[in-house]
Amino acid sequence: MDKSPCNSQDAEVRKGPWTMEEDLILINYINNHGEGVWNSLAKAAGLKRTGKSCRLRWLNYLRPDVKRGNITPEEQYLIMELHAKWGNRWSKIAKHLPGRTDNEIKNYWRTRIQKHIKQAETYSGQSSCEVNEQASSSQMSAAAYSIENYPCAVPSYPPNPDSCYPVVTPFPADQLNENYWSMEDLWLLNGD
DNA sequence: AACATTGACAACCGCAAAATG
DNA sequence: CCATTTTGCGGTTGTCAATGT
Repeated sequence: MDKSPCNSQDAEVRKGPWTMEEDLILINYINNHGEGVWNSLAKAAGLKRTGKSCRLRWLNYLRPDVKRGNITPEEQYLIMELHAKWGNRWSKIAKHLPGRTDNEIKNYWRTRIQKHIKQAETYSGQSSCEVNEQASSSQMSAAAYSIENYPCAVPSYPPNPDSCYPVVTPFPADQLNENYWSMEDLWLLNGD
């Protein structure tokens, strides 16, 4: 990530990681005016970002109700269950996990669950689990894609530490490593 | 200690649906 | 209706940090 995000001659539209200033501007603006048409919001707020970018930033990161880190075993189970039902309907799944965003769930699924399912598949002789990768492309029937097809992947619930399912180690609570600042910081700076 | 690989996540892109004029 | 704009979604990429060799 280029730390000097695209200063290509004030190229109207900025890309890349958001700066703290931009975050503050966005938060402030939305606090004062509420969400609106994102394109005009971006302009009105004086951000050199596309409306799309602002929307994404707000929804996935800045909203006060966004929960971060620590997907709980309950949430994990829910994700798997809903994914088994609906496939890659991330936004739909996200609606059932308050505070979680579709992006977060999608990332979580891809980087953790899917990987572990693959591994489990490999070890277990790849018979019934084969389904997943392609299945996730959403056209798969819910039945064929039901949770039973994750025999080795689905934790008994409540999740059992001994289960073969790789209970995903929650990242450390302080993992706001992100070259980012904590939301608390932002909201504090923002006044209210 | 240096380099390579992997994991995790934020952000971008393209497309389609919905809304608006 | 039709054209244009906006929104929302899912897939993918780029980057940094952590871990392994």
